[in-house]
Amino acid sequence: MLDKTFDPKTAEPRLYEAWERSGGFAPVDDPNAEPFSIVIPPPNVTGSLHIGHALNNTLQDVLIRFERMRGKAALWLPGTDHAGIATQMVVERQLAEAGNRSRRDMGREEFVAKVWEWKAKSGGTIVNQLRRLGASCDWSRERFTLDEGLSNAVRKVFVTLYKQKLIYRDKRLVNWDPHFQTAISDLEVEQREVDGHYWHFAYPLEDGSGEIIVATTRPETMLADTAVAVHPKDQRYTAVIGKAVRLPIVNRPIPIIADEYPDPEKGSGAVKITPAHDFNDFQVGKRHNLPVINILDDFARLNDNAPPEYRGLDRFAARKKVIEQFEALGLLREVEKTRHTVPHGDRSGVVVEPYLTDQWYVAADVLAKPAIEAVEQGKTVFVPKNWEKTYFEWMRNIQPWCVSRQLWWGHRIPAWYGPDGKAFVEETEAEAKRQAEEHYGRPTDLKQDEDVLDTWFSSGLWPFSTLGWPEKTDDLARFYPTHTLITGFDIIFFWVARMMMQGLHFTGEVPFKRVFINALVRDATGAKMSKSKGNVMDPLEMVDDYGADALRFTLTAMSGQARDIKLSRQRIEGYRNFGTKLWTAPRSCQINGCARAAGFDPATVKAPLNRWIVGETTRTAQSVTAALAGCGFGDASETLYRFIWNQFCDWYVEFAKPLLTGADEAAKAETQATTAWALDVILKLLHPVMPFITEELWAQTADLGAPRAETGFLMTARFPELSSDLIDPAADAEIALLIAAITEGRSVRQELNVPASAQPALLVVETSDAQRRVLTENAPLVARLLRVSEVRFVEVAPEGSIPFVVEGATLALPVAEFIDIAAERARLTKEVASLAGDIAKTAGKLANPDFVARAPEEVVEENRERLADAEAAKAKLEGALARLGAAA
RNA sequence: GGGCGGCUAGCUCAGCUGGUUAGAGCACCUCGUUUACACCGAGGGGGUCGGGGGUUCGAAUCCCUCGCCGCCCA
Repeated sequence: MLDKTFDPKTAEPRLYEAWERSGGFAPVDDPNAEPFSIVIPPPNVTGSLHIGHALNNTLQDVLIRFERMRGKAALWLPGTDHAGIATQMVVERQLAEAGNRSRRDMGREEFVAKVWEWKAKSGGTIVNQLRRLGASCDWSRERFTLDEGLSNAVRKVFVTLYKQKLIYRDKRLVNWDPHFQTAISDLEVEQREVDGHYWHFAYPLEDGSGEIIVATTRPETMLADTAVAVHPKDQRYTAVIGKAVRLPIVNRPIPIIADEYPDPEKGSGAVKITPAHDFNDFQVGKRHNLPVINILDDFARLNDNAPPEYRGLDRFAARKKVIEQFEALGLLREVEKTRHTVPHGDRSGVVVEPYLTDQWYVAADVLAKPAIEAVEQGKTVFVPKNWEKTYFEWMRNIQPWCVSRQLWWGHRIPAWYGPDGKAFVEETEAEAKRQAEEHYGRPTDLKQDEDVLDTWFSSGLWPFSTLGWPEKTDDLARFYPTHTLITGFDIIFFWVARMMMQGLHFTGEVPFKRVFINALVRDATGAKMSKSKGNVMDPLEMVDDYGADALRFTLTAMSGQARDIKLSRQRIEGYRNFGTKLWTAPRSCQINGCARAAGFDPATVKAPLNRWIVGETTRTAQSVTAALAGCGFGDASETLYRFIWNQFCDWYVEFAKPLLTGADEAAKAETQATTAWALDVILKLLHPVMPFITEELWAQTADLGAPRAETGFLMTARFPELSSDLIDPAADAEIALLIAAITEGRSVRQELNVPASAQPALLVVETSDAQRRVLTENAPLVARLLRVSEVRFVEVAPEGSIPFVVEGATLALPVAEFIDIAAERARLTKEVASLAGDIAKTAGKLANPDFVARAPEEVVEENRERLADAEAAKAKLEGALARLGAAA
């Protein structure tokens, strides 16, 4: 006999280990099996599993388990991302805490060695946490973005793009993070709205004829101004265009230029132009050939281009000093409060500077074109589809992608420079040297580029680099393009778009046929989970408390498309209870001798009850299959929940008891076999979502009756495929009548406070012949579930019996001695009122000639039937009400 | 400023290719230890589907508009 409850704590690790050891996570070898592949969104190697990972990976696992059970060669390829900035940050912090020398003191080689050391020790954390969730990844194929194969792919891609002139070096303004002293891409910049000020400064005209007012939120940049711009049509300034102002503090004359950029409606209409420290001003400067004066260093301190008293000052200290000086000079005209957006580094959190440096860029606009077309043509589809709009929007306005980072942890850029600065971009240093020798005519020392690549550069290759590209491997041929990518919308730009661009460019094929965008997990109040808010829910704690299956079911059930998921413990607890419900059902079946019968065929069962459950099981299997095939995770889990709890447990198992304990041996045997069959189907259907508990039940019921055709793990058993021929509408109708009669009867009993221990007869007053037959044949079942002594057919309901109407049949309970007339009157009055409301509504519809004329015939007919039924029922209950009045 | 999503029972959500009496879980109230399950069973109360307008025989569902709330991009 099964234990009373399932114990996830002991069973989950045991089952996972057994699965992993069996090799069942790897795709089957069968060359005829259709390949189905998913690559994991590689979590940062520094990461630990948060609830978002739990959701994302649960859905991937549900899908991969489903397709594996459908007989496909299912590959879920796992791995981690080296996460340049994040990892460097973590290790630097740890070194500092341990009192080590700083990264700079240590030097590049030693520091990078330390990071690898850290990775070897702590880098496996998240991967092991995925195991606790039940993730059936093929760990034998696990990859890391910095491992050798992937690094080869990165170099190959970089060199190829360079030679195709799609990667180039350029000097322009980048987003500079002064905390990490590196460039970052546009996407890594977070625009934050903050309170600030507009400082209105007066710049005196060079000829002494007056002044011009400019306003800025960043006073310190005035030290690098090289012009003042006004709109050419702004009549206030027509006269001064071409003149100069003398820049205060710096004491340098700068021109007043005419440009479309200033908005005459805003402020004074005149704008200071600082090409080196503002993206818009940089463009203006280009148009007018203005000098570009950079006054900052890598740490955003003022450099030697600033007046001597400013040199070495932090940018914010310099701001303060500039304002003070303007005030002292009498040139500060106004200080206006404002709210404006300020760019911050998403990792460092510090204000990012537009900063003029040499960086490597990818011509993303060229790569984007085929990536846009592929989605337009449906080669890759987004689910839900509306995310395509987001994708298109960004891709159609894509900017050059800055891919170099001034970090040490990452793929070092394969560019080597000669003494004259000429770059040799090759896959190996040896090849670069060879090229250099050819170029210079003699062996020449080269110096490799110090920078590394943006982490997303290598992640963008993930779907094919992990499969062995650029080698022509079997895996690549078999599993690329991958089938489905499951990820969050927050990385559509960072990752999905880049994979599309690089995948198409280097393999000629889309990297995945379908992208499922999963929701964002929030706390129970809808706030984004964050450490600082202290509202993070640790998935591992949930696994500890409720088991992985409960968490998985919760996440699956709540993964409605494009929605936030507000997660609460209560919900997880509810699904833990569902697991227990499932666990205990086979105990009931065992008690009653249910066991698999050799050669059982669900098509041949005779008893309506069994025909009904076979049909319902079939419907469920079909609907779950369709849902999962289309990433309808929520639908699939809801269907399973309802079927298992509300049909199988609530009705079938209860209905089966009289048959299982009755005298009809044939019916008994059939029911025992059907129950066992249905249970096995249920375990299979539920397995992708709740793998642990179903696998354990599968094992524990293995020797119940005839051996299963399938040996081994449930994980690799075949997902049910059941034909609609198994659905029998006649059986459905019979069971529906029984359910309705019992439900109504119970309702009557409880509303009238008939004691649970009382066992009156159920009187059948008026029925069709078919209904009469069903009620006769199932009398023991009705008696048991409605707690009545017998089912008796009578001509008229006796005085004081309580009538109720079910599907046109009139039934009654002779419980006069228990009831309170007032309660019964109230019940009948309520019923009659409800029917009257329905009648009024339906009759109204039918009285409308337009409705009868225009609505489809079946809808009209349905309404006619409803009206007739309701009127009949109402008449019967009104009769009862009248008799009650007479009796009282 | 542009775009997307949401607003349905006290809470969290489903329903939204228009057509039974708008559903579920949790919470709440009542009853119940009947041979799987109290992590349970049975019954019940609770919603003018954000406001307004329109299309239609018929709107939670389609269209317009307004109002909040959230997110993304500039």
